[in-house]
Amino acid sequence: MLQAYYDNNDKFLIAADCIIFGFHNNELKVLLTRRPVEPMKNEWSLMGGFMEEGESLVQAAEKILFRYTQQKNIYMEQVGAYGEIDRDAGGRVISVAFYALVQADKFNTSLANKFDAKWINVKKLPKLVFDHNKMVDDALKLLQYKVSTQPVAFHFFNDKFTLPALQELYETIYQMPLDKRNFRKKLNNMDLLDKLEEKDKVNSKRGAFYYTFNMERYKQFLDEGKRFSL
Amino acid sequence: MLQAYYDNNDKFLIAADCIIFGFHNNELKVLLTRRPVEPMKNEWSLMGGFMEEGESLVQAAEKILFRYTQQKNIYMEQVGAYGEIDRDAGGRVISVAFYALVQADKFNTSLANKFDAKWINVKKLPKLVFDHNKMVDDALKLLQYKVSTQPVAFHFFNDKFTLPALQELYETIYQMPLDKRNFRKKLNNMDLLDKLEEKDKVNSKRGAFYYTFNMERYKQFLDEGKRFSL
DNA sequence: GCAAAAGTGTTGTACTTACACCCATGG
DNA sequence: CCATGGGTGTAAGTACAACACTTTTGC
Repeated sequence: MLQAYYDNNDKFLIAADCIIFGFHNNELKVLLTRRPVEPMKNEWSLMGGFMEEGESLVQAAEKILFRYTQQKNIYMEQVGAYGEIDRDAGGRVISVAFYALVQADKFNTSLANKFDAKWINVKKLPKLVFDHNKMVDDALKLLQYKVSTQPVAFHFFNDKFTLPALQELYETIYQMPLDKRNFRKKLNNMDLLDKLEEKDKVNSKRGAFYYTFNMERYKQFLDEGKRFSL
Repeated sequence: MLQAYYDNNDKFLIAADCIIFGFHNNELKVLLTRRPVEPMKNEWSLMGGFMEEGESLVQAAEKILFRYTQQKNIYMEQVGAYGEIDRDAGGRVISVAFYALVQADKFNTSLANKFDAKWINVKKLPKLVFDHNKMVDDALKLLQYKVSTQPVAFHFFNDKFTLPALQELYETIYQMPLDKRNFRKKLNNMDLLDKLEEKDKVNSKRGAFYYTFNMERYKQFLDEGKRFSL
């Protein structure tokens, strides 16, 4: 009778779809692929895959992320579940979307070729299959809120970063220009960054100092009741 | 081959769980029930139910809401999907949580008796089954953000409301006291409420004026690029 | 020596906070 | 007439927005 209660109900395919964000050449990009199966074969699509018996939702998403990036411990957050009846032309599928922040420079191109994957500027997205455009929109809104209130944007960088690069990143996420002095003032007031001796001389002759995010200082900062804000 | 791609994958039970918020006696409450089936029978639980073939996620949630409240057109928002492997002791179930804002005074008690349902103060929740406590926490955080940036709190009222009641509502949602004059100043500046002639004389001898939310004015307000904030 | 990006402070404005007294009425 | 909750304004402090010039260095 116990089993009956559970088993007399309908079951569904569940997919995890990943909005993989990367920051490259001063642009916020999403990793897209050409859908490998019918229907909509060869149309632009997010990275996705079905969830299996033995895994949690989070594990299913991590599986997809690893398949397409070969990276582990990627920062990831759930966007939500998408369950309209006809959302997937191939059958009844409930998708749970996750966004992930990856270091686009760590990304290797042979992998990209294998999966027919491309980094595409968020502002210039093509029409994607099913409701994937809505997923990206929702993910971007969530990301905007998140980076403004928590220090997660640093996951886009390989530990160190320059202030001009950080500002460019925030500008592309917010899709608006920011005032250089005001931006730096806020960072200065929070006092969460460590300035390195080293400079990045790629983007300018003068060179910009590298910084790192100080996690211990951030924990104290939270304990003191302060709030991250950018 | 097309069908094979879809059908060779695992399928799952999907449940919709509803965090039904209501405002009653100046307290923010959640409608809870005694779980009617094993396992965990008779433990406190959110209102939930399985999703069926012919319905969308939203429709599944609306079905649950209607079953327990007999109301339609309830304001509802998705909180997220919960997919840990052992989250439900009765079997593998993926739950999608929704919160809903209902007018607790419209609620009839015979219905409550039928389903063994009770309104319980959010600050005094008992231990709920599975991960339902986490769902309520997540829903409450979302609700706090939502009512601070969008005029959704008005759904708790049956169209008209007094300013003292509105303030009490915000105080219980935020779980902090607010300054009466500052609260009213913000409302005044946004100019989105219409003052009625009528007074509520139940809560005081002098009586407090009723107000209604003016939706047309709010649309203009948005068109002018303004943002709701409380 | 000049082009190109990095770095640096001040001032006015808008918003947020803190705060205390009178009013209306039912009992 | 008094107890109870409803209603009102101002001043100080804080956060935000706007703004322009000097520095460094590779070419």
